[in-house]
Amino acid sequence: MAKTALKPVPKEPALDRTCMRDRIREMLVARILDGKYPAGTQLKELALAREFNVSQAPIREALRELEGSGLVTSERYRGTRVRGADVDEMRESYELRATLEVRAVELAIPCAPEVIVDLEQFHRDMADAAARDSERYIDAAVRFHRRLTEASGNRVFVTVWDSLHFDIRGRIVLRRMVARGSSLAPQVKMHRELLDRIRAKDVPGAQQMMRKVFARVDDAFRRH
Amino acid sequence: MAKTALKPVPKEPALDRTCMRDRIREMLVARILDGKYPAGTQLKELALAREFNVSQAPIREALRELEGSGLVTSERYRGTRVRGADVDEMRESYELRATLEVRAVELAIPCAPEVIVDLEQFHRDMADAAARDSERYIDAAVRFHRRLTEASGNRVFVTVWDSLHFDIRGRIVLRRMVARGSSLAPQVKMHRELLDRIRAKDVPGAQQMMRKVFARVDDAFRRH
DNA sequence: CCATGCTAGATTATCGATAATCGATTGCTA
DNA sequence: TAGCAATCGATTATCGATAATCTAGCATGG
Repeated sequence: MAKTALKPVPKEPALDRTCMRDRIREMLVARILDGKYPAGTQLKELALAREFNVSQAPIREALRELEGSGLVTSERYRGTRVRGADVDEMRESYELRATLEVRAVELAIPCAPEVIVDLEQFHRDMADAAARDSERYIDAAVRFHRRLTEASGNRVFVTVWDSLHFDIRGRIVLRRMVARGSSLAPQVKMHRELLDRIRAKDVPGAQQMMRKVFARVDDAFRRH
Repeated sequence: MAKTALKPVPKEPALDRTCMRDRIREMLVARILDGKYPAGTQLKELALAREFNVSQAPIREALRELEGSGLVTSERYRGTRVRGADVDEMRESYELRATLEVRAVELAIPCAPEVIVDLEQFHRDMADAAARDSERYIDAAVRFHRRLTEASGNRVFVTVWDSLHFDIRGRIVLRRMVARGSSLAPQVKMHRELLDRIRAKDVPGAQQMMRKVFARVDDAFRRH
């Protein structure tokens, strides 16, 4: 309730190059991301306005942007709520992601060595965190896959990838897998093989391994 | 300049179930779509507000929604402009679309007969319009591909497909092809074969044909 | 007891006005 | 005349207040 929030530009009217609406939007995204606003939470405009020491207008605009990008939904005179993905939509999102990344890995294979270096680093992070810290694991995994998508050289791939908020969804999937007692070790191993085949420039092999990775994720969904 | 626009809710304050912001957004989308606002057009808030007989606020919110969905961009204190896709981004969008639809056709093949019926209808429209009315051709082609994407059963596919605004981009590509003197007849023929293979439930054949369709589109881009 | 209508409180939608910022122009100086 | 700063008009960003609408709870009548 207190002003944990962004400062209301107390003195310096210049120097801060971002407008309220942008800062508020990022604040809201962050809170949705870290679970502070779970799915279904109503985002009340005046309450947020009071908290951030701004008027209703920039709050509304931030919400409209989030609505456009699909993170929240709003209904006339009934407010704006954090959009929760049901299991079906989650599976469908991952179906799309799998399709996208199978193609991305093909485009990325003739890639520069620094991509491999990055992927190696992220894979080390994954392996390191797998047994001990599942939140750190998912961070590394998200970075791995996003980097690979970037390496495709197709910016629209990346935009779409980002717009589906796998950074958020990933956590949900992961918790589901962990809760079911699934070990992350097989995932680490599969990513190792994926990376080896990328380095060997083995396109069909890498694509097949990518499919295997996502098949395992889909298993986590199928088992309710 | 005059009020060709939506009525400002003259009397009946009830009965219209959509808010200003939604009507304004749809109005703006329509104008972008039909070329009334070409890429780069600055959308001035007060001017639009005057035209629509509303205040600045609902205009801004409509713009923020469009920004979230990527149709316009805005820069602090410099206004909002219609986003124009450069050729590179266009190619990348179609790369994504091809990837998506190659997968969609695979998912759609065990589809209900009514899907085939729809596709047949749209293909007839394409064939009918190909030689005479390229705008009608593109309408039919867009419907054909969107219907096929729907038939995949994956709603996220459709959402992403829609979000990339191929209904708009398609027109641009088409004009490019027509301007280069390309006949649409080969496209019609390829779609005919695609449809035949879908009906024959020949997944690899249909996928291959889909790739051919998009390869031809990419040609139109490659030739500047 | 149930259905219907009404009121109060909460919340969103819109307004009109003001502040902040930008781009171009003008006028001054050397 | 080139450079530069002050200024002006246009435009966006934000504000505070008001109108419209929703929900829940209560009252009323059958």
